[in-house]
Amino acid sequence: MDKKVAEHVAEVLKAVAHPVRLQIIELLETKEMCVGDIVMALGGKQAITSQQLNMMKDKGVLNCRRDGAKVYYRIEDRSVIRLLHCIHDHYKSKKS
Amino acid sequence: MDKKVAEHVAEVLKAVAHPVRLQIIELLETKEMCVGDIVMALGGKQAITSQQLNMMKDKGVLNCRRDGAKVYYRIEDRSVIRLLHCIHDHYKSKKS
DNA sequence: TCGAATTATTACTATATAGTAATATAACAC
DNA sequence: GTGTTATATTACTATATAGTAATAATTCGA
Repeated sequence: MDKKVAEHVAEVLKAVAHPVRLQIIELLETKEMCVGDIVMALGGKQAITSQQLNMMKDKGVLNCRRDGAKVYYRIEDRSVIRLLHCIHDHYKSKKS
Repeated sequence: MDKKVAEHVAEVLKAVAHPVRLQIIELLETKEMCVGDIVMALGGKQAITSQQLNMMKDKGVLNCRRDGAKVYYRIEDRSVIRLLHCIHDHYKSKKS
């Protein structure tokens, strides 16, 4: 893996390496959701959630569309899903 | 994924989400290596490399053994390998 | 247009991480 | 023990990230 690739991969990993962002990605795995519903599902604050959604969008992990007053986010880079499964499976196997 | 699991997963992801640390993991995929050889292979500085090796050891990603004056590092948590393959494969597919 | 609902942005503080340079520790050869 | 090689640690600066609170912007319905 050359330096450029390593930098790109590190960017993607950093974009998801946060407890709340991981949970957001899990929520969006099978459906798009609007900001308010994500906030309610995770019990976080609106501003923080919005910032994290925007951050992941900037890094190409998520994308969004506006529908009226609401903005719906969805996963753009599906590889993060596989990533989550990899590491989550491993964690479960360690627990059992 | 509950909060505790998300925090654990985020820890592991953060531990590897750095260009040099990713390259170190790749180097150690099939063999253990001593610090000096890792420094030479990546062209980094001794202190930084040592700090990063220690950090990954603290988080359970690597482990090490001393043999005389040299310290050999190896991968302890093999799930990071699968993780790397996941995201690296994806990157290659986007390029082609 | 006004007000309510939804989302985004800004300015700020606190904390974490990265990198540097110098020094310390450990082990070996002599 | 002395010097040399190998690795770790410390103190420091710089930068990045997380979180907070307040406010701005957007859209819709009345």
